Amino acid sequence: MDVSHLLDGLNDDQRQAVGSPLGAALILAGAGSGKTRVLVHRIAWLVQVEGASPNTILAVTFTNKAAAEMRGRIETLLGHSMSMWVGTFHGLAHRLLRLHWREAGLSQNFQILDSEDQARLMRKVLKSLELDETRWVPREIQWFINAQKDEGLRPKHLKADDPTRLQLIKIYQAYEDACKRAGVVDFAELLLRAYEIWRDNPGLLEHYRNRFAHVLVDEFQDTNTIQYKWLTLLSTPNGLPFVVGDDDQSIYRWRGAKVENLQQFRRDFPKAILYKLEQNYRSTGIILQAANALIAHNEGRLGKTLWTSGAPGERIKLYAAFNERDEADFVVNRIRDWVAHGGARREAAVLYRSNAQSRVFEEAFLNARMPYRVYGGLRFFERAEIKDALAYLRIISSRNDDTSFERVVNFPTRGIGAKTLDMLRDYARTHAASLWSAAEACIKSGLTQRAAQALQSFLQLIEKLAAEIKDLELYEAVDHVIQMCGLIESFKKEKGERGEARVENLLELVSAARGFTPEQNWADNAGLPTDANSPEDATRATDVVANRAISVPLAPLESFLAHAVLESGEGQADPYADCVQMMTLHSAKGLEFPVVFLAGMEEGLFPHQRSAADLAGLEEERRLCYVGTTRAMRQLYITYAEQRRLYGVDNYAQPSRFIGEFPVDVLEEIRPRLQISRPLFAKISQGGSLRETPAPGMKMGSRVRHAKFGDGVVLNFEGNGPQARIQVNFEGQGTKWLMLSYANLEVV
DNA sequence: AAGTTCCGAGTTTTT
DNA sequence: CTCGGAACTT
Repeated sequence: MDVSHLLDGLNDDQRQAVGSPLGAALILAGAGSGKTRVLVHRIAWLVQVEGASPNTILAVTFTNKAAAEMRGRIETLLGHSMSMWVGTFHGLAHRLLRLHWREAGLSQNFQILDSEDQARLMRKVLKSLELDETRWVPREIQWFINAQKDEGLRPKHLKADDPTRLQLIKIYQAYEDACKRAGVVDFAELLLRAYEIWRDNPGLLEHYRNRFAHVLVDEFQDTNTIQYKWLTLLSTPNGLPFVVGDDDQSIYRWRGAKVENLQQFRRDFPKAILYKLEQNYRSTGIILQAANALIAHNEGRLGKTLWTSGAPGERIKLYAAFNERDEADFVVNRIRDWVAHGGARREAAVLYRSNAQSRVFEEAFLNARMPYRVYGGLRFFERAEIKDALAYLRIISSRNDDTSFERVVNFPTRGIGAKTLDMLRDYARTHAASLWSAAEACIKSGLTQRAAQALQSFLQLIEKLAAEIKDLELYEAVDHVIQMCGLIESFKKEKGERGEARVENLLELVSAARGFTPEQNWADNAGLPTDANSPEDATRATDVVANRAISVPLAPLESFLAHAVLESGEGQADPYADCVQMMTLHSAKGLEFPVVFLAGMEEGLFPHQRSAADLAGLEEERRLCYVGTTRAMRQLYITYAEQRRLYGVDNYAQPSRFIGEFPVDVLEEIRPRLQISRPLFAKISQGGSLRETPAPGMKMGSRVRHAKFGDGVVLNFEGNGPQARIQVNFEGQGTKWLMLSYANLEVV
């Protein structure tokens, strides 16, 4: 077979990687170096050159978008992607758990919690433990538990060194019990359990090791501990993992990602061949020069220098705005120019560190009548009314789902108040039962007639709906439920456009159900040769495994529900409209734009105060800046505001140290403040102050003396005139905000 | 059970 | 400042 097209149009490094001999390989792929291309071509290579059967291939990504793109490109190249497992970690883990729910100790119709559901359940658990929510903050505990699961740790693995930790472990255990009772798993649990069933069932593991000879992983630097363990469990000792990543683009440490996994991989697979993709096809020479210089400030990199055969292009424009509104106006005007010169709005992107910054830009775009799109809002399946409707469907599908029960038992209101619910919760807790069965029991005794009747009507409603939709098509079932459960009437009563929009969204849910074809979800992938259907697998698989696999087919409703949680849908606005793009730096990863604005480049904001405390945090911020820089294809603007109103108060910050880490000659100041290329410029990266402050003689970093608190260092100012306040870090006393006019500070 | 006010927190985000 | 949740009224 002629396979030359598989290598056509690839550069030497890419070819080497694509045609790498069978065995472990690590591809260090810089930004814009064509990593997805390599991954996709490698898969085609495995099939067409190495003769690998497509169903021995497992390709793993982090986002649904990446998975869909990869699948699409494989299909373009091979004509099909059938029988390959291509998906996200979570999607694949889910698929395994559906196949092997018994080994996983789950109920067959287990449901998945998204983070909001998880937070609700957490609050419920804390309440049932009668813990003070101000001391045991639900969000923090949720974070703690997820972090443990990301590390592969169950409550029993944790050591209680002190009372606080002991309590945390107890809560973790209680939360697990609650999940089990309700038949639900959270996102982290999907991964952990998928790992555990392999770890604890040698036969099962053996089956999958035989089945997936070829494991390919995208964005490897983002894997957390449990994902890494899951992958290596599968790949050891005969697997041929082919992993692609970039240590310089690791920006998810805060949610458990371990860049070290790249290094660990080299230790665990010493024979792995290392390839580096350093030729960049995206940005101009100057942008790459800037990015290279910036990231060189990080320590312990694997090392990589981007280069291009293209032109150097224009210098990076640096704009010192007077304040955040001036910054936004500047961006608007520059995009106007871009459009006036024939550019499209969608080619311009405004990137910022935190979502709060988007507001001012939105106002400016609105003012200028310039269409824009903000990424990262609420997704379709996360909207309240959609979750309400899904909760009805979920409780129909699984009566024990307490989270859904609580959500809709009295919504729309049907006279079931707090007292009744308290009783149910109490009964459920003491009898280790679900709220549904508690309701059944309490109706018989223990409730007032009126409450019992109200509750009864709810139970009957659910049973009735369940019976009625039994033989309906999925979309008819969804339609029937939203019509009959009372949500629509309730939203219609809501005043204003809000209610209307909600009704529309509910109807949209029906169309989503109608458009939900088997191709979109894993249950159909199960329609591809399942383990038991495929003769070669059946002979290898243990009987246990093969028999289980037959029991896969998941009812359409259940698979739709899983789809809704795992793939929460696009945000608003249609992606084809010609809109200016606005998003956080995090969500910009993987994208590219001809014109990029990196806004809010100020100390405290970027690098963010809360991340800059330790070196690891600061380096991650720097990688984030690197990611932002490398999004730009032709033009890059960097802006900062000398004064910024944040949370209602004025703040004065220094320009970000990252500005000072770019080479002097790649920058061009539009409103000269920093006097780039003069010695003064060097001060930026050392934290020197270059602007006036409300306190004459004092500036950022000055040493000051206070009569009571002693000596300290000036950290920040806010406000003007008599309202001006100053933030000082006093030695041994910590950081304090003082009214400048009363503090009587003395410069030391 | 619905409507009010008050308080506190406010990086980053996928699944 | 601005949102969301909790605690308070009505």
